[in-house]
Amino acid sequence: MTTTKGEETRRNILHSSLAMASRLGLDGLSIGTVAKQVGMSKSGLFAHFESKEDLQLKVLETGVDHFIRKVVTPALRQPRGEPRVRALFENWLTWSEYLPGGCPFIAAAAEVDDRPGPLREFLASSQKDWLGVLAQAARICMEEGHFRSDLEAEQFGYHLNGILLAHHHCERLLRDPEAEERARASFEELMAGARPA
Amino acid sequence: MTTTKGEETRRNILHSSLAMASRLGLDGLSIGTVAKQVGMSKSGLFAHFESKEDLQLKVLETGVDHFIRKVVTPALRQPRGEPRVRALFENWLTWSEYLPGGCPFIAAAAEVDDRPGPLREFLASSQKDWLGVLAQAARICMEEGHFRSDLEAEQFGYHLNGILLAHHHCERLLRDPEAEERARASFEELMAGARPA
DNA sequence: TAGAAAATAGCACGACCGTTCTCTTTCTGC
DNA sequence: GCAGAAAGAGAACGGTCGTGCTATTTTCTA
Repeated sequence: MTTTKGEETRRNILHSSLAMASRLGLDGLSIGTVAKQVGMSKSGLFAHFESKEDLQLKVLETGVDHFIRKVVTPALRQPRGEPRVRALFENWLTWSEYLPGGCPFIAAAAEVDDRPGPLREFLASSQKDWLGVLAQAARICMEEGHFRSDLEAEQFGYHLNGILLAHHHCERLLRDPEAEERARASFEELMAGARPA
Repeated sequence: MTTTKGEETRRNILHSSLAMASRLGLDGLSIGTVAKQVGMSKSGLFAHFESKEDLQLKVLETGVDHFIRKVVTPALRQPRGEPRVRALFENWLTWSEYLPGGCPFIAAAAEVDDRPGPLREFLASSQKDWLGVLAQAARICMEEGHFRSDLEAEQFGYHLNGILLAHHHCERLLRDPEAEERARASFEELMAGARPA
């Protein structure tokens, strides 16, 4: 056995915390409620982290891990160009289905975007990474001739991210059953505008 | 004097609370901190509201008031069709500049979207209203011949809202100085795709 | 299997939370 | 200017918060 007991409970804690954070946000995480959720004492749980902020940061890191495993990595296995962009889009649509509150990053972004600190820094930097992945995928589309050569890849990524945000908004706040359909329509519109004339 | 003293302090409270909520979210509002902000006692402030949730709801209502006054009403004074759509877009971009944390609805949406209750209901319903305003403006564009006649107005509104969400994300979390430029580029793209062939 | 080390529990702390009560101040209509 | 109402202050409540401390139990290692 290579994993020690501590590491295992630690993973348990982070897994439960991520699910809770997706519903209640990072601030909604309280040591007490998380402890109850995983069935241990406050102090026992707290011993795994330096502070509450440390827990929140580790939760975000866990989320990024999941995101990469569920969205980015599978997409990289798709053929270069349009198929890969479509995979990124489709994977994003479903990646957080196992979390009761949808994408935890969107919830966290609203909480930390006005509070300087490590949480904000980490979240902003990983969001930039994500936008970079989208832009890079667009650039590959241009190389492959799937997109017109004068497309602005960064702008494409920005716009695509907006469609994803709108989807989340529409699905989780409005509970619109056509949310996915709408997102796909916007996506196809964006793709159509990106292709060669 | 038609306004009584109570109404005035009440307005003060809501104004301060809205500003605080834009930064810290609705949950970030605590009776104590709000009271300190407006310079009165917790109990004195609390007497104006039935409960904390009541305060939060009134804050949202105040926000909607401001939004309508700053975004919707001025846009309705613009000529029907494309100018009005542009005005809605441009007004949105700047409407929350006076609030230290940007658009309070986006912050609130992330907090309440998984918590059934009056806050969620109110926010969702006013968001639907907003999407309705956008769709209606698109419909008028079709009537005026500014947009193609087979455009899906609801879809246009949804897509435009996504561009606004992306802008907020880009400006407030990423602090990207080109946020506005990017939003405008996406907007023009959307407009171009909506016009007659 | 004994002893060291790691993991967890129990308890207490000061602080702040939303809320309620009573009391005092301030305003307002006659 | 007085009476009555409105507005606000002050203190206290049970709770929960994050975080230490110390003990105890569990796990790993020699």
